[in-house]
Amino acid sequence: MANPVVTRFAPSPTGFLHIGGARTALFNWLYARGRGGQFLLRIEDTDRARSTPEATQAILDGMAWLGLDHDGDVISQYERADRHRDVALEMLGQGTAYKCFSTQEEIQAFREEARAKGRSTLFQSPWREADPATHPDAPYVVRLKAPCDGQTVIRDEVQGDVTIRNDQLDDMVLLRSDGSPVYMLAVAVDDHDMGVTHVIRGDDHLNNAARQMLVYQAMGWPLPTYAHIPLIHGPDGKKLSKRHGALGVDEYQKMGYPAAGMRNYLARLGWSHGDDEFFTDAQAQEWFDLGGIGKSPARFDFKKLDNLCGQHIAASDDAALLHELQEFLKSTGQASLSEEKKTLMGKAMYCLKERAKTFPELLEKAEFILSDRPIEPDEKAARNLDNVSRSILNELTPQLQNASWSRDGLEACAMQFAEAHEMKFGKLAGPLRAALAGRSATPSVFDMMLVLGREETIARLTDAACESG
RNA sequence: GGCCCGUUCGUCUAUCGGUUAGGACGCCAGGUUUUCAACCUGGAAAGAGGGGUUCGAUUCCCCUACGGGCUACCA
Repeated sequence: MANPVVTRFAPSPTGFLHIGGARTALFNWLYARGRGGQFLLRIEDTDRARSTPEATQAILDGMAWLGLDHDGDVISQYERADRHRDVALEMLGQGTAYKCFSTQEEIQAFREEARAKGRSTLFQSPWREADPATHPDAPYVVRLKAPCDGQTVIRDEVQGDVTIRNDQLDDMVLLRSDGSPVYMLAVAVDDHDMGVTHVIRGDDHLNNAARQMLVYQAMGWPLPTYAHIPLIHGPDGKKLSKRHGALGVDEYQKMGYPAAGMRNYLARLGWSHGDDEFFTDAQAQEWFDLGGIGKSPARFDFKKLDNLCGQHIAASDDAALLHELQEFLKSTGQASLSEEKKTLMGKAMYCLKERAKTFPELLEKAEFILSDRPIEPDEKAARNLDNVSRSILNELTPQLQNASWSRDGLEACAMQFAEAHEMKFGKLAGPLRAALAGRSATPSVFDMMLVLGREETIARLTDAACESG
């Protein structure tokens, strides 16, 4: 029996959860969930100056919206500083790390000289092999004693074997002069302590993996499997940044995209399972694997997101959709639905969801439910309520009133009327739509009548017919 | 500068030496239609460039170009 899979998402709380981070979280979640493994969440808050509780909350909220549930408690990297320090001290004791007393100025000078002479700018500390007896009583950092020759091979599940010559790796700082551990140390220690078996993260960490592996090696820990995924780029192909549309996931929620569609789109962005485009969470979990991840960065495309979301809304269970719609209303600060409207929405969902890509679109189609009498037609609808139309409604309404209140009954009634007056049904639909919804983009007039019920329908039609221009 | 990674239709991608290079989104044309949407039919659309290896390269290797990343007492 293979070891159980443990993945993690480890964002730093320095801003909102952006779309790239969300996808990284999704990949980790899919991988773990598809294998009965664990998906852990660790907040990398060791940079005290840039980390904020608000950002942490934004990350938690974003993941909650996307439905990416994690196992166990949220781990704060900062709170584990003592453990990180202990590891650094242990490395110091075993000689795989050393105290470096070089000052920032000395390091700066070293780099400038190296650059001027065209040498490697990687700092080489004079304290690396110094006798502890000669150590001054001065502030120091603890550096990892990196190998000078040979090479480190990162066996990456996405990128393949990536070989880095060890002379490209400097003696990275493990502990700052104030004794605080540095990220590179903390990641390695935390991943090991948390039992992480698969490190799936952005490929901006690919080179760093070699450094982190050095910590594993020094401590004699087994290496996790690495999978460095390409970053998402903006529509212009440049790296995603705020001005290139790197919105927080909360923005997508506010735009009204359903979470399921978001998951599907994000999963499909940079990962594929043959020609499958539309899939459920269960399928994604079953199919997701590291080998299906592409090597090149993908661009974010709203058009495809729209399409997929439309499909997901159409495929959603009515009750679940209604619930998510209410969450959407809440997220955008809009008034919640009354019980009465909620009931009607539930009744109408079958015809609303077939034609909406986002919740705002769904709401637009539902305007006939959300509006109360008297229905105020908008400009386009008003054009369908001229005198001729009104006289048509005037004559049609009584007939509808007596019609059997079913789709077939209503349709038969309308068709007969149209036939009797030698007009196309389209001629009737416009005025009916205007009277019922006050809008030009609505569900089928018969669906609206069915949802509204006989009494309300007749009332609205009568309102429109009687209104004198 | 040094090191590392990447490059198939506009976009997301399939292909794992031999295909008319497939699918999806979008786009265009036509059809259907009760508005919007949906739907149906058809269409345009791709292997960055140059060298190799091979009977044969999108696929393997090298170079170039372009894009990205790392190179901190940031994460």
